[in-house]
Amino acid sequence: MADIKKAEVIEATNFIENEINKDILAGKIHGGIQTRHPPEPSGYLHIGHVRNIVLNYGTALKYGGICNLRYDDTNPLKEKQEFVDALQEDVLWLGYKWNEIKYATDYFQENYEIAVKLIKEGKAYVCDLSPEEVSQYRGTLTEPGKNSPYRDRSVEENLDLFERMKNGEFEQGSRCLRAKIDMASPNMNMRDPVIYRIQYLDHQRIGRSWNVYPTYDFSHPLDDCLEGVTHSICGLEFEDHRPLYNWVVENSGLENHSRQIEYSNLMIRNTVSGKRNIKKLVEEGIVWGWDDPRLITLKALRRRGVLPESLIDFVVAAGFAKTTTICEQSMLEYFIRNTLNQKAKRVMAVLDPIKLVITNYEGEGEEILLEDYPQNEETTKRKYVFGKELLIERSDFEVTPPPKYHRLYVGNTVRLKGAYVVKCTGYDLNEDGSVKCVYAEYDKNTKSGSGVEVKVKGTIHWLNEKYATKCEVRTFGNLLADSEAGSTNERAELGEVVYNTNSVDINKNAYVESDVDFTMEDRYQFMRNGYYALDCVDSKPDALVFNQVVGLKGSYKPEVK
RNA sequence: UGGGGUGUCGCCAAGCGGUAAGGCAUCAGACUUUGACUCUGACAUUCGUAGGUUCAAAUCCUGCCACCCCAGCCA
Repeated sequence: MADIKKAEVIEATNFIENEINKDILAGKIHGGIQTRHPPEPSGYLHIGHVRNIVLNYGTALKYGGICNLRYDDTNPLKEKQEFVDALQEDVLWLGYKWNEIKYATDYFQENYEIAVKLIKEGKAYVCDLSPEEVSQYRGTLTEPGKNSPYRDRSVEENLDLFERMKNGEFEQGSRCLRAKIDMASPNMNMRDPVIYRIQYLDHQRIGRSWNVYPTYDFSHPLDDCLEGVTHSICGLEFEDHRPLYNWVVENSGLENHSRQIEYSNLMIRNTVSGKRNIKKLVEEGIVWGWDDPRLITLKALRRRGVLPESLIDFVVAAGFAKTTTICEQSMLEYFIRNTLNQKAKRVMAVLDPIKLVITNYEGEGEEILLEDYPQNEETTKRKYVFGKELLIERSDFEVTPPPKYHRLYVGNTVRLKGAYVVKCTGYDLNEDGSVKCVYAEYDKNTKSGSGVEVKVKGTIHWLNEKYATKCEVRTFGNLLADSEAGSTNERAELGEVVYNTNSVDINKNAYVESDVDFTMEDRYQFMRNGYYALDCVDSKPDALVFNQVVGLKGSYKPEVK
């Protein structure tokens, strides 16, 4: 790749691009910009990871550079092939494509050779201290550490011992290789960090071929340099590791020196984030799985019906800074709605039906036209059947309407979406006092699209039972949120986080229009009920199950006194 | 307590010595075949705090305060 020209510096839209531009202007970049997406295959991707993905793939894209997907698979204890596969699916779903797939294990031979080089230069030594002793010798935040008694072994002895570690001659934990830096450093990471440990484990990719594994702190900078990475973008929690990262880079003897830049992680208020926490919920059976729609994993969001572009838009809008970013759920929801508003088919559905009788309607039923995509001028239209007896939403009628209520009550006029304007004339009650049936009269001159102008304040959706299909609709509490104090919801306590496990509402008596071609890939807006997606796991042809993606914004709010 | 990082509207977030962008949320109004969408308007005399430098500071200096991260042979 040709050297990036100073003229090719793009206008920076965040501090990371700013730093990259500085490097280009300073002539530090030879070749193009290269980043990497380095997940550890120890769990599923969640929305917090999207920021890192956008930053790594997106930045490379912007500079015409490349980004590799590199699994940080240096700890087989936590890793599984299941996660390796899921990760790739999720990245592709988001719409990003890596240049190459790499593994940290690809570089084990090189890592090993550089470790040997460091030993030869007297910059690393084999330490016989037990893990507990290493910890004790390290000192505390305020007190400096003590040198290991094995710190000054001869190069020959170190070489021999490390070779034997590699050959599997010692017990796990009995010895490790440490970088010789400074036991008195105020930065804990610089107090002779462990760079190689003995592990006799079956690695999901390389089996038992290695008995010694490099630690993240050693392999990551090396792999970056080896691969040609120019900018290694990572989380703020690695800020303290940067001096060590640089130490490894500078002592590696490698030509390419990549630079680590940190950004803050992205969180959403009142959701459970962090692989560890999500994993615990899954393992303890508190949620249905990694794709439980209440979760914020990409799998869950997708199952719920969220479109990937919404996630990208959201992450970009949230920006990339170094402050702790905790966004409100309403912000995420805005971007979900924004995409869906353009892409979701409109379908009429009644979640909690009551009967509406048009008393002066004599026809057998008549066809009306409904727009599938009203946001799009060239929308397709579908036919639906209006009739004398209809189903409407229970909440669209009130016996005693609160102030500013614009829907049905005796004497009021509303438009039935796509059909006629009707005036409510009366209602019947059940013995328990609930509404059984509502009566109305229609005005035959007011058919939608006829051009006759009628001013009504409310439009309600409806269904003709003969042309409707019963279905199941599930709505979810806001993702998986902390319960508010005083809530009666069932709670499950995990560590310090309180989870609301009672946030699923299943409604089996809902109806949707028949004759609509429902597919998994489509999203639907159920008029005033919000956006829904056909559940891609639970649905069967004879039982439509819709998951709520997100509700509509705003709604009627009774006056609070 | 040592080191590192961060503090700008309810929530994100620009700004980098020249007199506070933008988005979400909220409120008011218009429009409407979804109380959606769209549109229009309102919304920080003030940038954690106290001083200092300067004609001029959110931006520079000093001292405080708050929060986050680090003592894995995890990443």
